[in-house]
Amino acid sequence: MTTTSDAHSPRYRAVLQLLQTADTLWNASRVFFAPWELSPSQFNILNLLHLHPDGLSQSELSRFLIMHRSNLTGLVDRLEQRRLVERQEVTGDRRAYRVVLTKAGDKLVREILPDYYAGAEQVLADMSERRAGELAKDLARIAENALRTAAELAAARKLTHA
Amino acid sequence: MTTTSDAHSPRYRAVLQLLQTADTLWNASRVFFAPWELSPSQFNILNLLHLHPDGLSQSELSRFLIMHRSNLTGLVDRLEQRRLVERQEVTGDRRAYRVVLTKAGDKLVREILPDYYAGAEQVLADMSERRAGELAKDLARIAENALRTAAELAAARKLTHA
DNA sequence: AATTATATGTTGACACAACAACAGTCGCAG
DNA sequence: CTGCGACTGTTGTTGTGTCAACATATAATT
Repeated sequence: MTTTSDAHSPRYRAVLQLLQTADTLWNASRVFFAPWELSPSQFNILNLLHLHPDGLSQSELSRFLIMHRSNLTGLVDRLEQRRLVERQEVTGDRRAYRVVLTKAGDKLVREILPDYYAGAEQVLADMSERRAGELAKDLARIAENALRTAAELAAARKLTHA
Repeated sequence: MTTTSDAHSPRYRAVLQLLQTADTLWNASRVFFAPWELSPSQFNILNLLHLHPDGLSQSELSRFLIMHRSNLTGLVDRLEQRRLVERQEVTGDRRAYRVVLTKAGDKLVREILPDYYAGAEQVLADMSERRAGELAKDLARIAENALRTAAELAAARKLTHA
């Protein structure tokens, strides 16, 4: 994270800057959501459910949000306590729930979303749409590389350790 | 976070992708550090102390790492228990400590660093140094914008709320 | 049909992060 | 030198995240 100003290769610097920028962005979003007493993670869930009116299972949510299943339990618990979200039973599968937005939850999301998009745009305002597209593509490739590298690492370790 | 594939403006997509990529990168680094039983945060502290052989106060650490003072207590505690780090008293100021790497800590960092740099390079391997530099600059500008936007937001709210 | 394998959500243990409130220390204006 | 303000590290609370282990339920094999 180290406020990036060391004598290092451009690529290393870029990785640090990437982590640092994302952190700043995340904290800015925390400030943004504060008036509604939502954490960024909570909003992400609401936003995701808004795009899936039929609801999602907690496992699906965990895959979308790239976090462990177990984490969803508490997250959904808290949203359910505030009546922003509901757990509906799934006919035909007694293991899973369907997590769905309540009326209040839907209203809240629709109230926040315009400002949210506007905020996101504003942060990239001084960048052309074209360049933003390229940036997104570069970032996606970096994520792929990171995933692959981590997987290779884990595999190599399993071998030498077995 | 939403695995980015929605119909949205390039700028919005780029912001989501940025957060998602950083998350993936962070998790990859967690895998990377696992053999040494270090969390990314713990490594960041060791790495920072490696660059400052005279040590840093916990407040300085919190500023470098952009996190709250209070979190450093536990983080340094755990590193100290493992004898990777030491709290030295500061002559002339009985409030502050100087957090310093122990011999073992220094050895550990020097053992990890080469692989760490290599890993960072590898993730950006398919990108020219030039492009990596541009990427870093773009990201830095985005971070600035995010900081400014959040500050403006907070200020505006203080006004309307007072 | 019985066994085995997979999938789902929960729990408990731990680490990490934000924040407020606190105690002790330092510096300085008066 | 007193008293006020600022700074340092700690504590406690809450929320978020990881992981392993579990119970239940569904799917696949044989």
